[in-house]
Amino acid sequence: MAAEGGVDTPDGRQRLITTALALFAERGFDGVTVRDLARASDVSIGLINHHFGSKEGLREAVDDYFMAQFEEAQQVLPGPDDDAPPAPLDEWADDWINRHEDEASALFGYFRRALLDESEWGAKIFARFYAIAQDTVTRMDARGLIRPDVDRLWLPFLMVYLELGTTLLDPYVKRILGRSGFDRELWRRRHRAYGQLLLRGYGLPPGPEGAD
Amino acid sequence: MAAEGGVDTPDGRQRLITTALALFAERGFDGVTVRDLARASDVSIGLINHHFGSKEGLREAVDDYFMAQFEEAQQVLPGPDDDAPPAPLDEWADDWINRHEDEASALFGYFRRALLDESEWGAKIFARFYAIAQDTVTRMDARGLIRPDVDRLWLPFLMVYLELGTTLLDPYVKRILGRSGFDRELWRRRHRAYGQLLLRGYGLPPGPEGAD
DNA sequence: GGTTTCGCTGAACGGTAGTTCAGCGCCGGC
DNA sequence: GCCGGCGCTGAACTACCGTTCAGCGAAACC
Repeated sequence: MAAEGGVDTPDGRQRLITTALALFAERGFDGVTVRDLARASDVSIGLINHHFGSKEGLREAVDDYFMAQFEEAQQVLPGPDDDAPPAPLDEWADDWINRHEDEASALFGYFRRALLDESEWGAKIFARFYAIAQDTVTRMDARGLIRPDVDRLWLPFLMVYLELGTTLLDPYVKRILGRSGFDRELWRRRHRAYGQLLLRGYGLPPGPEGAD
Repeated sequence: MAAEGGVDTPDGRQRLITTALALFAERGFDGVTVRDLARASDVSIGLINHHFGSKEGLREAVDDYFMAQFEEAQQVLPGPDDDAPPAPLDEWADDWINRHEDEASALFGYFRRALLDESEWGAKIFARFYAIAQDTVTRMDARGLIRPDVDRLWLPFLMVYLELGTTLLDPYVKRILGRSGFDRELWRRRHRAYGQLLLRGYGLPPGPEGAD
């Protein structure tokens, strides 16, 4: 009785969730009508309320689906014993993108919108990212890997900003660079730039003072 | 004949623009009805279309108003001859916030939505921020202030991420810290943390190798 | 002071949104 | 083969959205 609904059965219900995720990501919740959703999912208008009670109910189902993908992605995270310095957040992201190449763009777009709408679970995800960053800072701090003069309050936030930047602003990055920051090569390169910036900044070493 | 409409006359038209800015920022364009706008501005429903032609027209007027505020803020920017290293973007922002204390929160909220909504002028503003960051990099590079191994492609984007992070994510920062990242003290502190992180990173100087 | 002007009003309107529900067709049990 | 249950349909319904426009009232002008 439990665990019904085959995983590889793209039935109306699941099709609605997947399609809704993509359309909500693209145009926002209010920008998509139930008729759009029904047409794009190749089901009747009535099926949405039949399965989810209302359009809002569908949104919740999509949220749950998104969260499930997100939770699954996080399980790839390195264990708490690993303390490689710069960017533990990026590694699983890279791996996760590999496995969700087709859906990734919709999922990122949806995430973007969730943060915009200040939904409860958007806050949850942000808090999770923050916790990871702060945990990284704490662990590195315990090993004396962070300079004492660095602001411990802001550092984790700045790490999260750098981490989420491409997710939130990729549409604009794309306009400037001509391709997405998630493209394999750019992504890896960003990963390196990000780790290096965090660790050393861009400035010259403080040794020889290059005056004027 | 030109330059009509007194600056200190909070007439219906201007009241509509100011109120709409705040409401759009809070609930989004689609989340606000013309009736909401009329009631909150204490004018009739008809006045919106009378002045702006349509609700969309009001949005454009609000965009223009926002842009005017933004342009005005940018005039405080240090001239092109100043090349103080870390964060020229933050200084005028600080000054600007001083002069717009009451409106600031609405303006930032509106900006947040514009960026996350992918509006045309959101892209314009992003491009502007990017141009400033890139210009800063170019100028500093010319003076040899940036290490050669730093990624010149990503550096300006990462700077923009750090710059816009608090704007985009402040609602969530507020949940964690209990107050807005735009609060005077936090803002200044973030400004310092931001500049320092960019310049030197958080890592120990490469001199004495702290092995293990 | 009468008349024109013009900013402004708000009831009424058409369109479209989300929701409802009577009923259709398919599948399994008797 | 018939019947009952159930997933699903989509025309119809209601509510609310943005928009319209005939007309109001207070200044401005002669």
